[in-house]
Amino acid sequence: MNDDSLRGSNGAPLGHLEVATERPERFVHATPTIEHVGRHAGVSRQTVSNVLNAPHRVRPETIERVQLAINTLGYRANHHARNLRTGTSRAIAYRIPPVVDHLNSVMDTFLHELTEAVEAIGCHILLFASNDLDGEIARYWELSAQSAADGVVFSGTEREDRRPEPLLERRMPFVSFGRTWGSAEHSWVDVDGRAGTRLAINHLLANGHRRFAWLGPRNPGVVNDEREEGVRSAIAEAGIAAADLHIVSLRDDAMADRQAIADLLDAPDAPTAWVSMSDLQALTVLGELDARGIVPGRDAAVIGFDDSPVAAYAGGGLTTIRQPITAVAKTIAQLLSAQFADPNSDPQGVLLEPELIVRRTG
Amino acid sequence: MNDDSLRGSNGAPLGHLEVATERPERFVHATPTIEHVGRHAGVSRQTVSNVLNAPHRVRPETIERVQLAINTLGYRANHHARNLRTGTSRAIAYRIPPVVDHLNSVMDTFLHELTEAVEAIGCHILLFASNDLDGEIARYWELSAQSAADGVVFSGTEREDRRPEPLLERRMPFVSFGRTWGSAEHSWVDVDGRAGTRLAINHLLANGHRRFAWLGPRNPGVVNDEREEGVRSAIAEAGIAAADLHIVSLRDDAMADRQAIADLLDAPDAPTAWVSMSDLQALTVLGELDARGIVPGRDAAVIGFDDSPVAAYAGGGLTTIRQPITAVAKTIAQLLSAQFADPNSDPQGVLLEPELIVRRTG
DNA sequence: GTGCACAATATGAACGTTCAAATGAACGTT
DNA sequence: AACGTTCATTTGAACGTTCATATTGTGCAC
Repeated sequence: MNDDSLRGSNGAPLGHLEVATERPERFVHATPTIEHVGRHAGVSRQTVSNVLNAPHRVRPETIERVQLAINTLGYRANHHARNLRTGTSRAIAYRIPPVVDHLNSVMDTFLHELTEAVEAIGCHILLFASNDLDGEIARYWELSAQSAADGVVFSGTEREDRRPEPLLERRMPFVSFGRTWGSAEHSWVDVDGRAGTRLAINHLLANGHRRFAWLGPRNPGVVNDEREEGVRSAIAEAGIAAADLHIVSLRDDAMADRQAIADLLDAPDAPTAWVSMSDLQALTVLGELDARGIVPGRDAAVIGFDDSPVAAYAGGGLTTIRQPITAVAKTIAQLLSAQFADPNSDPQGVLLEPELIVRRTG
Repeated sequence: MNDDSLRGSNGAPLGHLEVATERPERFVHATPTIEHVGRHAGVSRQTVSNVLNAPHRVRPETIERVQLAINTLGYRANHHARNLRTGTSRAIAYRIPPVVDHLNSVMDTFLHELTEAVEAIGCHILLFASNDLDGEIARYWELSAQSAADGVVFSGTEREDRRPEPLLERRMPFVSFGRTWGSAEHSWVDVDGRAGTRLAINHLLANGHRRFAWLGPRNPGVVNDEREEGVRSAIAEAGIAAADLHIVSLRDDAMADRQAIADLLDAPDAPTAWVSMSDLQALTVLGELDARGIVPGRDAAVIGFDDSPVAAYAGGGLTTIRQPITAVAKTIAQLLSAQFADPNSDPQGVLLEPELIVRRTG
């Protein structure tokens, strides 16, 4: 590439595609640099840079001329050059949850919403996979060392989660979707599961139900504990005996779950109101009710969790507790943005309220 | 940062953390550069680079010394500097499908598998969102111009898909998940939907079924056409009249779908064998069968598509057609890798076979 | 011991951008 | 008319890596 050849239209923005025409044929699609744009508009490198990053410093007339050159040449700033110079990456790392977690679609929706939300703050999502927690933590360290990511978002938080500490130590901005009771202080966004199940139970109480079942996971974590506590507290406040609440620990096995539900349904004083940790298992309840001629919404009530796509389909519309995923993602992006702006800003936790979507089954 | 201060242990790899200790406190976590590693190991920049990128050029003894320095200092190559210099980005762009498509979990699984698969070829996934096709195409152009991505993967292909052309013109490597009948020639990986439904129908025929229903989408695309053709051809080959195949066009409305299924079920000569374009709608069929006391797996058969998590749960185990998503993702990564290695390599299409997962319902 | 081939390592330049500082122009003030 | 101020723009340097090339060291043949 002849350096002088680009100097041709200096000061004379005729709008012809000098880069494309004066390069050999096979370089037709070579991307123009900021220098090419400058020459085309008859200004220097830095002025073009200023048009893009600090327009207030540039005369409006010049801006227009540069913009024309940018459009004519189809210029876009090279990400790597910019990031190298500024020491940023405009990327947020996110570990895509293992496939086994796909039982609930919340995480998938979350990833979509997160992608949109970080775009609003000028970033993109960099996905990675990892088999275990140690690998995940090692990856955060690497991404930071490679300056491949400016920030991290993680989900699937646990009690005393081990991820915050190394991230804080590395001074890597991050926000978790979910609280991490017992971990070092950090920014998080979460949905109030307790409030969610309380909404559900109070709704069921208002509809006259007095015997309840809570379908929770086999290995209860903090998330379940909170939701279950919401169930318990709402029931207790209504003056209902704890004996009228049945807790079912679901397994990962569909057959076993179905049997457990069936057994409870066939027991004397079976529950009439069912609240499940996920829509999918609520479906199983609907199936068993159906098998016994019990009509959900009339003789019994079933409430799911997450408002997943199955909820709208199953049993003519499953009542469910919806988490405000869009708001979660947007808030996470904002908290990240705040950390970018001021790395020493105080960590912030935001607890969002879920919503009860009332359909046919409850 | 004093440049000379780093020269201290030149040739004497004592293993002490000079970078960390000789910098002011607030720079403790500053990332070391290749230069620091070189000085620590008593070699030059380039030798360290060679250890990382072309070890065969370096004496084993030197490799060991450099590796020690790398580990001691915790060095990782800066992505942006490397990418700027090499003109690559080691990133694959993928548009995360709109939330509305989450009805089937295949795309979510695919994204996970794709993330793992591209890591195997040393890349990562760069996610972006877009409301429409034009935005998606514009985004590809931008990512290429910014050299933010080396390649593209896209899904949700359509007949005469508009995406291949601009990508080819830009000489951007890409592979589609799905064929694009009528578009310019390019690399793709797809699952043979026709083979999938033929597997299902032949299985049902072997089990004695003679009256069939195919549940397809309201707006049939190529994907449905192929699957439906598989159903038709298998039935025709068995010598069964076309009148014994009922086609149901599903809407996005659960109530309407349920009614359509119910109507067909209550019609004279109702189908006994149901094959659905997705597991979720197969659930609805199960529900309606149950309501009529028809036992799936005995009196009737229901087969879904995709082997989504609901399949294992619903109705005691839904028979379903599983797409080999892991293989799809791996093949896509390989085809991308081939294009990276030789940009002029011929486009390649790979059609993979689905599998029938036989459970209780069929 | 000189020359030569070859392996191992080092040096200068470049990738495309932004930062920091310098230059020049325009303008009102003295 | 000379002088600071401010605004608009330019210039040199730097970010951290790899490429291309130069240099040094080593073993071997003669």
